[in-house]
Amino acid sequence: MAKNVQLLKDGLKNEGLRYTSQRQIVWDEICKTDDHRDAEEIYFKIKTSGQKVSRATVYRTIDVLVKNNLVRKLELGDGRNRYENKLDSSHHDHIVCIQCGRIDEFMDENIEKLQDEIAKKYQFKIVRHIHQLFGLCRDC
Amino acid sequence: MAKNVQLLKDGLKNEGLRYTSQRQIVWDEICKTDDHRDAEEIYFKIKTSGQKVSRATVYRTIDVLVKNNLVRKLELGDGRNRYENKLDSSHHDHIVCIQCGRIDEFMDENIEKLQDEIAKKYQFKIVRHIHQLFGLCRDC
DNA sequence: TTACTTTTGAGACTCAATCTCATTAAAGGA
DNA sequence: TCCTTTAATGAGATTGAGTCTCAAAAGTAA
Repeated sequence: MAKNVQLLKDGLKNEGLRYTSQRQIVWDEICKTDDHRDAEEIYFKIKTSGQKVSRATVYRTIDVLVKNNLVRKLELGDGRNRYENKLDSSHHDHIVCIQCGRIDEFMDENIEKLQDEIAKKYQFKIVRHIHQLFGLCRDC
Repeated sequence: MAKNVQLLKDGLKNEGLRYTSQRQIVWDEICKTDDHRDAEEIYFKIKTSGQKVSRATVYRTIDVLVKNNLVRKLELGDGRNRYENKLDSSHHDHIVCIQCGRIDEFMDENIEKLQDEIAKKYQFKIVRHIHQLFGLCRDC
């Protein structure tokens, strides 16, 4: 847990931003699980735990964390962005069950390579990518 | 153009929906270009052309067209869905320039195959997928 | 033409996310 | 430690894409 404090402090320092208790609270909450949660869920989780961080600050802090590569933003196209901590997770993409909402992760070196080849062909410099499979999981 | 009328009529009939002038106007507008436009752009294009279709009807009609496989919905994760007609386009994914907004299309059989293999491994039935490369195009 | 049902339009509403601005609190001197 | 400066916060207003409501209009079938 001390590790998380240091990670945040370093990240903020690199950006010339201040270390505040609110930012620590948000970061801690995001580190608590490996779920893919939206900002409102994170906000309410903090709120019901009795800690006081405003909605605006939760949103702003998440943006800071995303920019500093501590948190990954997941755009599932349903109008709510999800977030996951990048504590010890390597790159992966997502499999989303449209029935039960379950989200699994996958990673395929070959797809990544093919992607790079496509970018080369189009003289395109990839900054980020989204690759999501939507459908029915084994339980649905 | 008569082809487009028939396509729409057939699509609507299959769903037990009525053929109306408003639906034709929206479908015509979407067929006019191969751009990837959002609902507001389509709505305003119709509006400024002097034709009268309400915003609600534009949104509702686009949904109908998407469900009937005449139009493809593109979720770029920026809060606005884009739409493209599927008149003569086969399956493809998108390359999006984060600088100038340009959208190119790509298709790779091998990636599709790898995707299917991943789904199999997870005992997952893919209904649709999103694969988008974000970055800088050759001109940016 | 009638009777029935779907579609439309105008504007109210929703919901995630952002913005405003007065207040509070870090951080780095002196 | 106390100041000063400047960034961060909170409460609530605002935005913007999209949806909903419901009375009026227009297809459809007989």
